Parts: sequence; structure tokens; C-alpha cells
Amino acid sequence: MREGPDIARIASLVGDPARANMLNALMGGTALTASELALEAGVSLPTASSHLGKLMEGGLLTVASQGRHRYYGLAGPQVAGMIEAITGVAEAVGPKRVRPGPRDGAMRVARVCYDHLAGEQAVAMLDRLVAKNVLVRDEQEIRLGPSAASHFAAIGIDVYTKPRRPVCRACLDWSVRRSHLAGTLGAAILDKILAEKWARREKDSRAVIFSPPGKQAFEKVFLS
Amino acid sequence: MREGPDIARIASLVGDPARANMLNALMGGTALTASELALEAGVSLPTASSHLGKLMEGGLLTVASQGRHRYYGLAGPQVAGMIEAITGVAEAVGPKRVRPGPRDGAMRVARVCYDHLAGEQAVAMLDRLVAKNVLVRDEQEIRLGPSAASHFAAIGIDVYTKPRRPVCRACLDWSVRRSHLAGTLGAAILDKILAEKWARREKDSRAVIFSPPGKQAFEKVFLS
DNA sequence: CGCATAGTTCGTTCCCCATCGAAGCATTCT
DNA sequence: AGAATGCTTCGATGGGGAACGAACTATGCG
Repeated sequence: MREGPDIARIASLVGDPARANMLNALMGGTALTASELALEAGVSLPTASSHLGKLMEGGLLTVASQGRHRYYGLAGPQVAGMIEAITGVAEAVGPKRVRPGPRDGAMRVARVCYDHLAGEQAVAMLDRLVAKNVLVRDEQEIRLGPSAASHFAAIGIDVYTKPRRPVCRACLDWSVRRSHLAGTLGAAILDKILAEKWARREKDSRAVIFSPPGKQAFEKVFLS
Repeated sequence: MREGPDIARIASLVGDPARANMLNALMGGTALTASELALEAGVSLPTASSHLGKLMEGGLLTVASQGRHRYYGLAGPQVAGMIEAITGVAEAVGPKRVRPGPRDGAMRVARVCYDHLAGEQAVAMLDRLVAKNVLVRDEQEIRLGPSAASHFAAIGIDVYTKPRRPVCRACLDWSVRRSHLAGTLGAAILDKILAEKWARREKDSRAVIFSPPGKQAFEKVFLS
């Protein structure tokens, strides 16, 4: 009985278990095919297709056709942010998790959040970059500091190729309740971490596992 | 097929139109009775009661019994934040609003967000307070600056009575996409604005309308 | 061209849950 | 005490939508 944006429509899209599983899987950041998402959600292919259609129509997903594959991905950072917010509430009010599970600890330490690193490691990294004045925090926006270009160039990341998306963005962490670095720079750093094989993605999970030498290298570069 | 917090459970609670309307109404910050919420949602009293039970069980609401009235309110700022996040997405992907409506403009300028002021006015206010070093922004947290106590004491707000809730908090604005001030201080300032009659609440809406002299007074105190 | 794989569409079935009326508690007023 | 108000519980009804199998379209491979 009240005007305004149709929040029930969006929430009900997320409110179906199959769709929620799909969205959760897509929070890993990589686009997935319909079959992969069907498997992830535990439903048949036709069912998954129907769900994907609804998510598309609702504007939560984008799709890229490549040959006979269709890669589905989250429509954007705002959608990812909403899902993190819902996850935060579910985490808080949820039935006091019976057993945290082995993955869970790893998820808190480091995980993929859409296209960048999240978790304690990521929060520590942003803190350090701000403390070193490489990045400057101002309001919700994070900006490049004076030494940013040289700092990142030294480790092979070019911050000057300006894309449509903002280079830096703050993203609130549901496990730590503080911000970590998102945006293209955050994405580039995650790429670097994986490319250097400092860490690997846990199979079928968003957890990111650092190898002992990889952790040292990461700390040397970003936390020193 | 994936562990973790049950996001579908939470989202489906918000996903019902009647419940979404109730939550939206409660975003106004004041606790409401079951009958008021039934009216707001456009459903009968038994139906509303059922919905309220589910929202309670889901942990999204708290209730306070006062005589034969039961006052329902949002369970906390985190829940309010989640609803704003969903609202933001709905706003972004939503069916290109047919007519913005008269209320809509007012909502962007100033509105109630749970228990504090949101909208352009609120964003400007926080900016100014940070610029004047009355408040200090550091990470997601906002802290009191050195002159905070005297500054707020001068306008009759005591920042030293420390409650359980944080005094300052940043809350992301869906219309402006920047932060405004939440926490007990944010709540106290809204109280002040209403107590001084600088502005009034639009009936049955979250919009806050400043009177011309009220706006001047507000700007003198918070934007000078 | 024929076969295999990837996805969508269609039609049907079925279950969950939103809804309301009527009845049942609880609290307050007179 | 009796009446009135505020809210919850119960039971019955109905509709929306999630699920799958089968058929259909599209792309790639030999």
C-alpha cells in the first residue's frame, strides 16, 4: 500500500533456495554456465534455466553468450553488496551455527568477494595501504594517493588504465565488519595473488588458501 | 547444496509483499503496533499477526509489550542496513519509475532511516562535521573528534552518556550513494531536529520536511 | 550431413503458504 | 463484573510458483 522501489520483488528473487545458491556461487566472481549453476543449486537443468530467466528479468544477472555456452554473472557490485548485506544478517540471526566447519575458518581469513579479496587478510591490507598513504580514504570513496602509481607499478599493476568502473571502492566485510578494497584495483590485486600462485581457490568454495611461502610474499608486498 | 548462513531464509522473509511493506514502515524508526502494521501492509489482522510471528522467528524484529499493545520494531541497525541495500538494488534495476511522485523528491532531500536522518541534508551534515574535525572518519568507523563534546554540548546533546550502541556509525545512503551519520549521535540529532520543530515528519511516510526557518536554523548549527 | 552437447520452452503435477472468518486470550475501562 | 479493545490461534480455502520430463532449438565436432 506504499509506493517506492519494489523491494519485495528483489528479495523474493533471492528468497528461493535454488536461486540463493546460484547467487552465492556467483559471489565467487567468475561467471558460470547454466549447467554449472544447476549443479550448484541442486536442481535439474530446466529448473535452473527457469530460475536464471527470472534473475535476468529481475536485473540481478548479466549473461554473455560464447558459442553454445551462456555465462551468467552478477549484474554488478551493487548486487554483490546487497547479497553480502543479507549474508551478514543471516550470519547474525542465523541458528547459531552447529559446527563452524573447516572451510568456515578459512573463509574468514581470506575469500573471494565477487572479483576481489575479502576477509581478515584483505582488511589488513587496506589498513596498511591507507596507513602508508598509498591510498587515501575519504568518505565512502577510496582514492589513489600520490605514491600509488609507482607503488603498484613496482609490482606489475597499472592503475592508470581507467575503465568504467571505479579503481577503488570500499566494500564492507560481513565477517570482520570493516572495509576491504574493491574496484578494479582490488580485482587486479586478487589477480596478482592468484597469478603468482601465492594462494589457490578452494574447489567449489569462495575460500582462498595461502601457501606458507605465498603468505610471506603477500605480507612482504602488502603488509610491510 | 552449500553450507553457510541461510540467506534464502532471510530474503524470503523480506520477499513477501505484505512483510516488505511492514519492514518498510518500520524503517521509519518508530515501533508500531500489529494493527498499524496490518493497515500499512493492507492485510487483515490475523494475516498480519502471522507475518509478524514469522519475522520474529526469523530474528528481524523485536517486540515490546506495553499493556494490551505490542510494539514491533526492527531488530537492529544491521537489519535496517540490509533493507537499505535491497532498496538500493530495487531502485537501480526497478521498472524505470513511472512517475517520481511528489513525496519522492522530499525523500531524497531528507528522510528518516530507522532512527536517524538520511538523504542529501544528512550527507551534507556529516561532510561538514568531518571537515570541521568535530568528527573523525577512520575506516568504516566514525569517531568523536577533540571538539566534539563541547560542540554538541553547546546545542544540548550529551555525547558522553555511553550506551551499548556505538555513538557514531556510517550508514550508506541509497539515494545519494554516500554515507550519513547513524548511531546514538545520529539519533540524538534527529531528535533535536524534531524537538526544535525545525522539521516535521510527513504523515505515513519516511520523508522529513524542513520549514523554511527550520532549514535556516539547521544549516546555521550543522552546516556553517 | 549426422551425432553429441548446451539451453530453452512447454505442459503437468504438486506443495507451500498467504489469506481470511471465527473463536479464543489478555488487558483495560467503567 | 461486564463490556470493549488489541492481538493471537485455528481451520479451511485458494493460488502462485517450483519442480521435472519430454520435446524443441542452437552450436560444435567429425
